[in-house]
Amino acid sequence: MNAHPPKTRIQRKNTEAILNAALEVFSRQGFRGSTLDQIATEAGLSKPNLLYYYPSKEAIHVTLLSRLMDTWLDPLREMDAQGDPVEEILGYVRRKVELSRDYPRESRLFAQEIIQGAPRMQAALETDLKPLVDAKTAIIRQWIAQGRIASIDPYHLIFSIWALTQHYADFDVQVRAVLGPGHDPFEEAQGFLEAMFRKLLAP
Amino acid sequence: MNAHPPKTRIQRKNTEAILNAALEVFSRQGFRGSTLDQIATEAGLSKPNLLYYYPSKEAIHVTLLSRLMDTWLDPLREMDAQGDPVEEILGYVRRKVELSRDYPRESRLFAQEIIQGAPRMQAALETDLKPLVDAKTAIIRQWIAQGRIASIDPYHLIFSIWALTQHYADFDVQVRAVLGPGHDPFEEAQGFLEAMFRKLLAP
DNA sequence: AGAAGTTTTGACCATATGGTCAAGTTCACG
DNA sequence: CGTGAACTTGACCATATGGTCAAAACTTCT
Repeated sequence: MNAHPPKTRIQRKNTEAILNAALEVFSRQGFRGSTLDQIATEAGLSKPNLLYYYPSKEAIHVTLLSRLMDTWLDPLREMDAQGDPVEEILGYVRRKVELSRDYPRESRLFAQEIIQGAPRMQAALETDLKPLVDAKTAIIRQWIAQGRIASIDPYHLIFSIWALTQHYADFDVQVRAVLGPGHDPFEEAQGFLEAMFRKLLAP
Repeated sequence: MNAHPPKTRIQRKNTEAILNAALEVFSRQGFRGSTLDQIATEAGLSKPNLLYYYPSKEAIHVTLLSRLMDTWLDPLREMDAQGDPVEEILGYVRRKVELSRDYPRESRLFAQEIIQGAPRMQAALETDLKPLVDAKTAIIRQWIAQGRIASIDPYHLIFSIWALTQHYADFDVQVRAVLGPGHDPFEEAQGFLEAMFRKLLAP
């Protein structure tokens, strides 16, 4: 869809600044809640300058979302049919927790897009996400058939990993409000989820 | 906070229509993404008429959110220290899945508010949510001490229930895109989550 | 019926916002 | 260092949007 990798040094620097600023603003206020002025200010540019690099607000959003999809799927791609089943799945959980911890803005951007019906990602869900998940569920089903992990619906297993890991990024304020001060939610989540899935997957 | 229960028949009918319309629109497009005209049209009223009942767009949003909080907490309130631990927790899970299935708009409204940092709910999180969760985690801790369920962090147990159940409402389009046609996500979630938590909680 | 409320609305306003443009400034490079 | 290309911006525009208001229409009650 989007081609043209930036040519000049300035282009590279500014498109980078714009995307980073837009991620910051969009993830906090949603697409419609964000203004070009906010993004421009955050990026240290003027609004017309911003529009010199991206033709429209929507173009920035689309660029962010399409970059995001890959980052988001990579941890699942790494799940290897040849590895130890429990460790492979736990590794996926761990990588997803790290993603939530290190890229909460991306997680929230993605969440808001999906919650609002994925108006700009429907296609990617069908063409990128579904085939990958189908491939990985096949592997999980195999592991189950071999008796190497407990019998469990592979689709809902993956949903549960998504739900549990992304929750800590997306609902961060709620988690912190409930836990009170003196907690590191992501640290605790890592241990909790490892124990949880280990128990769940034990044959 | 909000007083004045509607007096006349017309008032009752119209405030009801407005709140329902606003829920529909806000949950689909977010607060900033929704316009008073959209809400008015959805409610079958003119915009000035809408503003005759609520002083501002924000007032409608706040009213929705504060009503929502109670509905959202009720299933947790029902968790009874006297009941059978596993059945009490599973009952909570079941009620939350039903809530997601029957009130997905409410779930999405809530999710968007939290993701955006809970600008209008911070207070409620501290004053309503946290005390209730603290009370219920104490009960769970007791059950664990009595050896009636497996040892598990009660806070994260509750987070996991929230994450897993609300995921099916909030990420509905993603879940359906991955599963493909011919699935009833909520039906399947009910069975999956019951099995999951039963296994997890077994002492 | 008719007075006294209650409800509804067309017309209007101020501001915010996405986007344009022509002119100016800076940069890369021969 | 000069020139063409790349970059930047102040001023501006059209539209969308939250909100106001005074007058009209409708209800209710006696």
